[in-house]
Order: sequence, then structure tokens, then C-alpha cells
Amino acid sequence: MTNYDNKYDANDKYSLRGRVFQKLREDILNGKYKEHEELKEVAIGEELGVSRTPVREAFRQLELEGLIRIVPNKGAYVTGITAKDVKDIYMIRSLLEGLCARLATEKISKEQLEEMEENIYLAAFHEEKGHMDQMAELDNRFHDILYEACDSKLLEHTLRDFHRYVLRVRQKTLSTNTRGRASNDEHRQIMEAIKAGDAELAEKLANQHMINAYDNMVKNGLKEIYGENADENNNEK
Amino acid sequence: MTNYDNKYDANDKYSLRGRVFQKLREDILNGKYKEHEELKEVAIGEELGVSRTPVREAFRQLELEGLIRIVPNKGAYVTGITAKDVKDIYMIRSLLEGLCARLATEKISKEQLEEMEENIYLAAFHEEKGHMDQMAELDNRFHDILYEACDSKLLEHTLRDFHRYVLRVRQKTLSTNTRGRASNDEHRQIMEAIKAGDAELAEKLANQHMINAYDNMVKNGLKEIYGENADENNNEK
DNA sequence: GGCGAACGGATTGTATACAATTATACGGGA
DNA sequence: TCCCGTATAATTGTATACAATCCGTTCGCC
Repeated sequence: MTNYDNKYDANDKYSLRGRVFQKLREDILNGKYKEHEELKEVAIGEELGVSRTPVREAFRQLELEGLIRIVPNKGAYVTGITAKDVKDIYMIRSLLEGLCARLATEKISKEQLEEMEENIYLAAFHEEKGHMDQMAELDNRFHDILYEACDSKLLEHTLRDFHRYVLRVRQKTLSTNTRGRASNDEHRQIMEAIKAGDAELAEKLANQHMINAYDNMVKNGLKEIYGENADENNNEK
Repeated sequence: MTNYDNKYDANDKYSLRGRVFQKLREDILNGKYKEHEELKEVAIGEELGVSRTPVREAFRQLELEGLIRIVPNKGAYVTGITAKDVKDIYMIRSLLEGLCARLATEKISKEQLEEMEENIYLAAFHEEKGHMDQMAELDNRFHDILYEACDSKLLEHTLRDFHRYVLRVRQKTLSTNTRGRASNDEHRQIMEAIKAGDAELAEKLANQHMINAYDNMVKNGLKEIYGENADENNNEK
């Protein structure tokens, strides 16, 4: 659990630690550092032109974000995501996105609703054109708007954490374009329920949206990508 | 989001950083350091006989646990919990504890179920004797067993985070002894549903258990303790 | 040849020194 | 008296030096 008030202030990009943190997070999510790869303090420090101190502090933060795993006196390793992790996350997200949509129905602002409509409009355009990158970006943004609109710092942060955590997976699987249209449709239905003030429906639709997203992942070979590497849980000392 | 595999290995109590981290966390939860109190690196370091380095690293971890808030170039402050935070947490927990109970119904081991029965038996005993401390301890343990039993590292960790986050509040409010018995009853019902293999019922009961716990808190003056200190969100630079 | 202990390199853990930033106190001027 | 700029102290940010630990290798012994 993290600082729900203003975490990004604390990781400000003007401090070396903050810059290292954001750079490493991005590189891990981008896949530059692969699963189980070891991150060495001096190497990272030299690459970014800083000393070990800010690198170490960034490591501590990355660990609690779940992106790396620090083994005392040994090193820092990029964490792997098992197929079960993904399943669990989507189970949790299904409930929480539903809650989020329900709360957002009461709390959403005019501006947020407008941005949501614009988002859906744009997504339809890019879907037709086959612009996958923009689609992914808009999908992320749609959920971010929803998180902001629920007016709960805690829920917003929790969902953002999970969302970010599965970005690595989504980048590899969401490029199946049949899902793109379905996802857009579901977004629009959620938006319309919110706009109509039907909190119950919005919750139900958001629930199902996550279930559908996960089912699609499984269909498109999640298992093959993140095989059942059961060696994830070996607690060897 | 944190390392779901073995975070406690990384914060091993044999490293200075780990010891500082655990000590500070305990002191914050115990109330030794009060809300909005500033934690100074040198002071903590001298008190524990270590240099600033491990203290700083412990701070970074505490921040992502949500216990302190670090303002760059200024300091680290113990985070306050607003009444709304507590409400949000219980809303989230209601859903997730329900999910946890549902999963646990399928996955719980014989040993875990036995410990749960023993827990409930002991709680009834201590409730009759009026042993508040033991009651609180058993209540914590009951939920921990449930978290372990759901067989999801991610869900387990998420729930533990939220649970720990509200410990500060619970210590001040759960000592109303009428709730003790009701809580025990609810625990037993959840356990029996799990034992009977009725996942739907277990989920519903766990949902309601959280709602009841929160309602009781409100009744017993949550507002008065954690007043609407709206000054929590001032993002002054 | 196999096995174990000791050595050495590499890496992390901790302490300390120095730089940058912020807060506070003081003093001068209007 | 009030305001404001400057100096100074306190605190955090970063770099570096040193200690402890881990891991592979080599050497010696059986």
C-alpha cells in the first residue's frame, strides 16, 4: 500500500531518485529488462550517471510496486508474472472496477464525463483505422478517468497499481483486433450507464468488462506466454 | 503494490534497514508517532544506533506502505487517516474479503480449517472473560488465516495491506464489547459456510461482516476521533 | 579424480562527507 | 511597526569510502 495522497509529488522527476525510479519502471514495463533479470546498482547508476544511493532508494520503491524483488545481500530481480497472478488480478479488478464505476456514477464531474465521451469517440475512430497503439493508450486513459471519477484516493490508487501491474501482459496480448471493438463497446455501455445515473448497471457492466478482457486473454494464449512457471514460489533461503 | 512473493524475506530483521522499517511501522501503528508528526532521519538514526542510510531506505518503504508521506527536500510525516479513508477501505474490504472467503472455500487446507475452529473457540472464551487484548489478537489472526487460505498471493497481500492500514483505527474503537460477541458470531458463520463448502454463502457473510464492522465503528464515534480534517489534501508545493 | 576449505572478485550493506535545499532569525530601511 | 532581504542553521539529497556477504575458483588433501 502506498501513499495515496500525492505519491507523484514524492517521486518528483526533479530528484535523481525520482528520475531513476520512473526510468526503471518504464523500462521494466517496456520489456527492456526482462523477467528474472538482475538489476545491478552500479550498472544502472553508471548508465544514468548517478551514484548508487538514488539507485538503491529507487529499488526499494520498485520492490513495493511489485516490479522487482530484492533478495538481501544478493540482488534485485525483475519479478515474473505467472498466469495465476494475472487471473487473480482480473478477479480482483472485476470487483473493484465495478465498485469504482458505481461510485463514479454519483461523483463524476461534467468535465470527466466529457473526456470519457471524447475518449470513446476517438477510440472508435482509431479502431476503424487499425491504430493499435492509440487504442491501447485510449484504453488506459479510459480506466484512468474512471479511477479519478470515483472520488476515492484509496480505490483509485489500488486500481492504478493493478492496472499498471498487468500492462506488461496486455502489451503482448491486447493486439488481437477483434477484442478492440468489443472493448470499445463495453466502454461505451459503461459510460452511458454512468451518464444515465444507473449505478447498479454501471457496476455490473464494469464487472463483466474485466471478465471479458480476461477471457479474451486466455483465448489468445496467455498460458503460452506466461507458462505455469511454478518455480516462482521457491522460498529458498 | 508490493512484492507478493516474499516481502518479509526482503525486510529481514537481520539487516539494519529491515529492523528500522519494522520498528518504525510498529511505532506508528502503536501510536508512538502520531499523525502528521515529522520523522527526522538523524533523530531516528541516533535512537536506533544506525546511520541515516538505512533509515532513509526504511522511509521509502514506509511511504509505499502508506504509513508516512515523504515531501521532497522537506521531510517525512506520519500520514493521517480521514473518516473517508476508513469508509473507502471498508467498502473495498467488503468486496475483497468476500472474494477471499469464496476462494478459501475451495482451497482451504485441513490444518487451516482446524486453526480457524480453534480460533473461534478461543475467542468465545476470551469474550466471556472480557479479555480485550486477546480478542483483538484473535480477530487479526482469524482474518490472516482466511487470507492465507484463499491461495492467492496477490489477494492475500492486498487484504493484509488494508487490514494493517486500519489497525490504528481499530485499536481505538473495537474495545466496545458488544461488538466483540457479534464479530465472533459472524466469524463462526463464515467458518461454517466454508466448512460446508458453501462458497456463495461464505462470500455473502464475509461481505456483511465488513459492513457490520464499519457500521459499528460509525456508531461508536469514528467521526469524533478522525474528524473531517479536510486539510489532508492540500497539495501545496 | 573427487571433495572441501580457503582465497579473491564482485556485489550489496552501512557509514560518513559534502552539496543543495529549506526554514528560521536577524537586521536594516521605509 | 511592518516588510523584506540576507545570513545562518537545520534538514534532506547525493556521492563516496569502507565493511560485510556471497559466489565461483583454485588449491590442497584424501
